[in-house]
Amino acid sequence: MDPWRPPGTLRIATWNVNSLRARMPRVEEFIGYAAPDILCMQETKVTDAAFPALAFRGLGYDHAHHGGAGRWNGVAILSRVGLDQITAGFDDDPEAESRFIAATCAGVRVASVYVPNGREVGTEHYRAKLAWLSQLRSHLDASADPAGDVIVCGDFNVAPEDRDVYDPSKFVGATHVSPPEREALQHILDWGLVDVFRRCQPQEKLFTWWDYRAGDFHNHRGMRIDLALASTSLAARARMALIDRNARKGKLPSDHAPVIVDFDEAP
DNA sequence: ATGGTGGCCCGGCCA
Repeated sequence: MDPWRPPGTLRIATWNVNSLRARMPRVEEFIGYAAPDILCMQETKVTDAAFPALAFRGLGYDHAHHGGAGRWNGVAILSRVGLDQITAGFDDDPEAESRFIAATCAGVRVASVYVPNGREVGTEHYRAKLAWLSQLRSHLDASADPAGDVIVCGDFNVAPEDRDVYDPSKFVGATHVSPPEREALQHILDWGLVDVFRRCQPQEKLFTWWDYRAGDFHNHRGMRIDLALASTSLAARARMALIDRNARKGKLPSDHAPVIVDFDEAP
């Protein structure tokens, strides 16, 4: 028995894979050693037709995928503990650039989200990012119950606090850390969600994303922008959370590392 | 230092 994974564990992971086509060997490798029950992925960059459903089925996973045009974005949920009631996109904006998908797995309402990159503070893209975060909160209000087991996983493109960036002085006036972005994230948390990684790991400078350029990974210049936000009932059952930094190393890595959270199954 | 790398897919765009 894996001592890190006793019976009664529900393991949920989230990973911005930055192209499923380019990353499939690393994703299969990750599933092999991490064995998540549920894996949320972002930036699949494939159409629904090109989604490698058979390969995942062979590994024991059902899937829900929102791929849109395929070239950009794309979000997915893999599950080996059931997958029902799939909703793709927001009701008032079903396309929304293929950035939201939700399904119910093992009694947990699971969402995989890819928040738009704001590029620079004050730009049209920045305003679209804030608007999207507001839409996410409205969608939760309309579609889910914070008293139930809910988890919203994905690439939020927001570092919640200064301890989530390698050097706060380098981020003054920058996107990912601006007060309006952090307030928009807080408004989502206020719906009734807890940053589960932070519930388990208080240390500073634990990152999930590092720029490919300038040796940022090896120089520890990163940010924690990939989050797992769980409702209070689910967060109370969190046993362990980690960032799989090894997945950022080696051959053809994504620029993001997976986040893994283990929960005690519902009683 | 406005660079650097890597994904899309072949000329820039996006991160």
